[in-house]
Amino acid sequence: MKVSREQVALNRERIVETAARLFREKGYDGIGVADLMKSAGLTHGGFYGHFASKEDLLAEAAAHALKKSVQRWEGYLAEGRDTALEKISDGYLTRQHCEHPEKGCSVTALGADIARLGPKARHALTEGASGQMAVLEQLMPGADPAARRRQALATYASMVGAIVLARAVDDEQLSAEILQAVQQSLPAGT
Amino acid sequence: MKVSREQVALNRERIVETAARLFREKGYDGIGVADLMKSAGLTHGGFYGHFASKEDLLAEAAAHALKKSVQRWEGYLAEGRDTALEKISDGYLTRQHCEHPEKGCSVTALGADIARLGPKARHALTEGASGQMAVLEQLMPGADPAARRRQALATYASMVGAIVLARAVDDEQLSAEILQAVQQSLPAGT
DNA sequence: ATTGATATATTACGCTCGTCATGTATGATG
DNA sequence: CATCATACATGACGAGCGTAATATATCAAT
Repeated sequence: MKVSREQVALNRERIVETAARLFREKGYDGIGVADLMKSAGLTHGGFYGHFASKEDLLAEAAAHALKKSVQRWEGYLAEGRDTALEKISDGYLTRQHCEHPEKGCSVTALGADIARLGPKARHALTEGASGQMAVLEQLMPGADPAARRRQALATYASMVGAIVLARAVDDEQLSAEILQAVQQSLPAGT
Repeated sequence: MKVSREQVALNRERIVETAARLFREKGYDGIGVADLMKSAGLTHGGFYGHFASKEDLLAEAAAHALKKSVQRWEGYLAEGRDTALEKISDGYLTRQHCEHPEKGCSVTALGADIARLGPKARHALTEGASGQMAVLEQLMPGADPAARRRQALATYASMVGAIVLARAVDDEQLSAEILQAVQQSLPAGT
């Protein structure tokens, strides 16, 4: 059967959103094309009408998820430079974020997978991470732009590492300790 | 055919070491039991004589790799408290480490995979990461033990995140910039 | 030397994977 | 209303997966 033009666009969007959720939850190899399409309410046959490969879909899904995340951070920035970093880290360095990778940062959930994949997926991640780091850069204290950039990159790395660690670790107390330690290590406001 | 007792132990060890290398290089789902055994010079049939499951092997392989890493760090510590952190970060925050995950830190290569796996694998990672953090704790400046521990956890998180990011990112210049920024953010000696 | 134990090789199982060829029903177009 | 284009459903493909049963060959113990 065929569907209307707007239905096609809607379906495509739903596939991307479903993929963004399931890839982050189960990993790139943890979910197959067929299950993915079923979760989006379709059968697996139509997949290759929308995407050239599973890897292409991952690239698009990661780009989609990261763009939304960057937009949220930019929203915090617009609401006030002095409270933005706190809002960002309060959302990021959280048990909630650890326990729900499917709604969380794609870098922490898919970074290692994407590092092994092709240029498309890696480029999508790079764009997203750069966007997040650009926001952080504007929130770092100090006057020297180079120092602020360095501090933004280091801050971002510590946040990413904190989630990777806090998720993998067996001991919930240690997990919480890591989140808290990184939270406290963040640079104070301008 | 059967092999001698010591040959059995040797074979088992070689399987673990091969697994530690290949899992880090290709990810948990990126390498199969059959290929893994072939790389160790055996056929896949004998696998379940040594290990109860693929996941069990991952736990053992991660434990093995992390133990070696902790021992190296402890060696640096024994060589002198004032130079140890520099040696650790010089080994960790490096292009070499980024480009050779198969010889690198298991947390960065397998953290996200292990977070989705069972208790055995997660416990192995926890033990290893705790060992590394314990070494760092002794290298942090300041007198307050709680503050030093917090700083050690934050430092470790930033190192882990730096490698995950630097590996995934598309742009080699950005990758180097991340490594350098985290390097410079590390606490100075006692 | 004979026996028993067992680590590995061989083989096969049921399943899932990514991908693709084909059929078909329906929207878009005139 | 008739025609065409096409998005999706169906089904199949070869390959690889983790796991397990069986066979065999050799070490270890007697």
